[in-house]
Parts: sequence; C-alpha cells; structure tokens
Amino acid sequence: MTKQTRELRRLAEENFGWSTLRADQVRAMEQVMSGHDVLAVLPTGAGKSAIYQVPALLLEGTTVVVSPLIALQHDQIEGLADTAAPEAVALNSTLREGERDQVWEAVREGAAEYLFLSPEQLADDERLAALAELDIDLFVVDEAHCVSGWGHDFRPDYLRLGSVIERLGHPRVIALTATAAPPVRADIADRLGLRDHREVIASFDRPNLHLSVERFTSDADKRSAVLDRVRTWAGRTGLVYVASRRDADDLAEELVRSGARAAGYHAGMKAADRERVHQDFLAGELDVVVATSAFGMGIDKPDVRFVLHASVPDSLDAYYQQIGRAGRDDDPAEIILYYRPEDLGLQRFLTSSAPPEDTLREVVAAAAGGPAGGVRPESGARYTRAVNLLEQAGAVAVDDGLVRFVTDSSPERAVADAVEVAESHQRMVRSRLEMMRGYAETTGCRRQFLLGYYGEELADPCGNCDTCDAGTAERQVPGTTDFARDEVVAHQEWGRGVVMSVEQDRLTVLFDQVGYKTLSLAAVLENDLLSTPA
DNA sequence: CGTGGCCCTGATAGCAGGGCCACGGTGCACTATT
Repeated sequence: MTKQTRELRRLAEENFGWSTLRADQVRAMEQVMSGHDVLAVLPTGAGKSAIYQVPALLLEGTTVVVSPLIALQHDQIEGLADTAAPEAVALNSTLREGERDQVWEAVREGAAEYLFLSPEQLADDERLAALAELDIDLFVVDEAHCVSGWGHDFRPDYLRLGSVIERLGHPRVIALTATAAPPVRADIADRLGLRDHREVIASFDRPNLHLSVERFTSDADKRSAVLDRVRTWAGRTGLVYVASRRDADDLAEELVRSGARAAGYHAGMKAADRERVHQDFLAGELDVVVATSAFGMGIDKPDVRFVLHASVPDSLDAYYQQIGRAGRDDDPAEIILYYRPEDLGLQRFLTSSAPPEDTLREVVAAAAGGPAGGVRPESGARYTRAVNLLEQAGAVAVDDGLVRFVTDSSPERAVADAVEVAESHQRMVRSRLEMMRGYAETTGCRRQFLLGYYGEELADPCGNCDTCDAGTAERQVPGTTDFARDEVVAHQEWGRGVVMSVEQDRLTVLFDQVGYKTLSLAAVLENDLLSTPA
C-alpha cells in the first residue's frame, strides 16, 4: 500500500468513520490524486460520494459538486454535516439574498470545503466569473448520466459544463454515476471534455434480481395483472413504475381501496406531498409507491422486494436504473416488465423533439450579424439548446458566454448542419427505445441481453430469469467466428459501428451515427453487409 | 404513436360506428401574487 493510499484510508476513517474502503473506491481516489480526471460507474450504495469527499480533504482548494436535484444537494449536505469533514454549502434558487451572501462568504473564506450547485447556476456568467476567482481544485459531476440523458434537450445547461470546467482552469474532474452504457460513458467524457481520464467501472450484474417480462394484448388485462400481482404480495415493499401521472394516481388509488399501504408519486404533486411519500416509503410506513420516472434518484432503501413496470420506460438505461432500486440488501427480488408493444408509442412521443429551427435561425442571425467578439445569447433552455447544437455542428464557438459565428458556411448551411446534429441525436434516442423492445421481446437470457447492453459479457445464461426458467435461453453459441464483441465494423449505409453482442442468430451493433441496430446474422453473411476494417 | 372522451349520424328498441380532438415525463430558475 502506498503512502498516499494509507493517507486516504486514514482520512476516510477519521473524518467519516469508514474503517474499510472498497477496491473500486480506492482505485478511483488514487487516480484522482495522481491528477487524472475520473469517470466512475459504481452501483448505488457502493460509496460513490467517498470518491470525492475523501480526496477533497487532501487538496487545498474548494470542491464544486454539480448535482441535478436540490433535494439531493440537501441530502448530501446533511450527510456531510454528520461527519467530522469540513462544512458543505449549496447555492440555489431556494436561498434568500442574505443567505446567498453568507454562502459566498463561507466559500471565499475557505470555511466551506464543498459547494453544491445545479448546472443552471453555472450558466450565469457573473457567478461563473466569481467562481473562477476562487481556488477550485476538484470539480465533481454527480449523477453524471444526466449529462447525456437530460442535457441534449431537457436541461441543456448540462452540456455546457465542459466550458464551465475550462473556464475554471480545468481542475480535476470526477464524473459519478450508477448507470452508463458504453455510448453514454463516451458522451459524458466527450461533453465534459475529460482529459486523459481513467474509468472505474463496476460490474452491472445483480444476480439476486429475478428478471421477467409478461406480454399483453389488452391494456385492461395488463393493468389488472399488475394490480393482482401487487395484491398477492401484500405487505411486501416494492415500486410500480408507470408512464403517466394519471396512471400513478389511479393505480395507487385502486391499491389503497383494496387495503394496500400504497401511494402515488409524480412531479405534478405538491412538494409537501411528494416529500411525505418519500419519507413514509423510506420509513417503512408505505409498502408500495406507484410512480412516474420522477421517483428514484436519492432513494437508497435496502429491502425493496419488487420493481414492476406497468409500462416500458424510454430506454434500457432508465430501466436498469429503476430496477436497480430493488434488492440492495442482496436478498432475492422480483423484477417484472408488463409489456405491450403499443406502449413504446408513448415513449416515442415523449422522447421526440422537433429540431428548434426558428431558435437556431435567431441565434445564427444574431451571431453572424453581431460584433466580431461575439454576442450574448438570450437566456433560457431554448437558446442554450440551440447554441449547443450550433456549437456541435462547428458553426459557432462560445467563449466567456459570448457566441461567435466561426464557420465559412452560410447561415442557412449552419442551421441545416445543426438540424442534422439534432436529428442524429434523435436517431440515437430512437435506437435506444428499440433496444428496450429488444429486451422485452428476446427469447434469449434477459440478463445476458441486459449486461450485453452495458458492454459486459455473461458467458452462460443466468438461470434466474423467465427465459432461463422456460428453457428458451439455451447456451449462447457464438454463431460464427466472423464477428466478436467490441469489434469495429463498417456498414455501407450506417457507417462505423462497434459490435455490442453476438447471439445465436443475430448481432447488435452500435453505430456512431444511427445508434443501436440489431442485424440478422444470416442476412449479414449472405449479403456481406458488414466489413471489418483492418 | 396510441388512447379515451365527445359529438354526430344513422337507424330504429336501446346504441353501433366513425371522425375529431386533446393528452401524455423528467427540474432548474425566476416572477408575481397572496
């Protein structure tokens, strides 16, 4: 053990009371201390926060932590307050002016070691300039999958964190998440501008989760199957994920009517009601929460015995994250997807977003017609998204919040290029949804499919999923030696791709431009669809 | 993309069928009113 590792262990014990650290945690901390940027993908409960909390004590300056939810910021700050570690503070819209000043003062004086912020806080140029004046030597992006999942449309300030990091002189960066498939990892590293970074990736396998899918034709049948299942498990702790707020309310109400200790949860509820459901679930006063995707981040309850999906989520990334809330105590848990292909339609709608052509034109006109030093774009998610697309298309550059038109192309061309970037992203989103379909409809081992999606190989069928139970998931014979996992291939129309998995009769390839595609092995071989560049 | 509710029509015992429309998720920050 090196001197530094001993020092990290000592600080962990003295300040946080952690007498042991996991190998993954230590590895990530050591990389940070050697000056590397780090992307750590570790399951919830594996102590992700320690990866920045401990090294922060060895580094002189302030640690900035970007966190997506104000509630999560509070949880983290409370957690730190219970330790011997230095003070943690947050800057967000809930603070009054006086409180805001106090936070700044604490940070400036060095009284606060950890500063929690939302990505939107960092969009304000004055605030960013003030931060740049400070000595910030560690920049942490918590729940980093949000960069990829939310940044492109929903919360575009996530995609600007790369420039924020540059503006702060590129302190060491740690990106933390519990779930990230290979393309998501690449997106995070790319968008944050990680430099010579190291990845610490834990296994995604959760062998205690029994995986299954039940297929339905009628929506009413599916719905009663979900309700019946929960009723037969009366008293067990679990989650039911639904696609709409109305379903959350309705299903919860039906369960309550049949005597279950259940409640709905979605973003349309009053903050106090949401908080109460959250707390009651953690305290064991509620058995079942019927929720939209709003429920989950920050929930670390060990004894969740089932997670049911009354409707498909928009990707396997979301699905894995949601089912991962079950069985954290390593005891068996049931994971069931109640599947109707029609339900994919709702997700297709929810994840579709028309390229913002009007806004793109507005921003291009302002930048191309403005002063050479650049123009300050209007604030708001709509404009930020347009700037992001134009920047990615190489049409504009952004420095200190000023947008400059930097291409030789015409303004019309710039808009068209940005639209193409948006459409390319849209194709990726669509292909993710198709992978969700693939999981639901596979006759192979569910776990092999799921782990394959995360770039992890499981040699034999798992023996703990419905297809294994039914015997349809026979041992996967590599159909041919023509293609191997991780191999780079090229397709005439879809361009470069990487083989994600090889099954008996088909293979799944992740293409850079069009996302995931599942190809029939026979068709590939017969028509010579894929070449393997040397 | 798919569903549920509404209205209209036509045809005629209690409503079937078609067309149209609205709706559907995640959170930050900021503002105006009570």
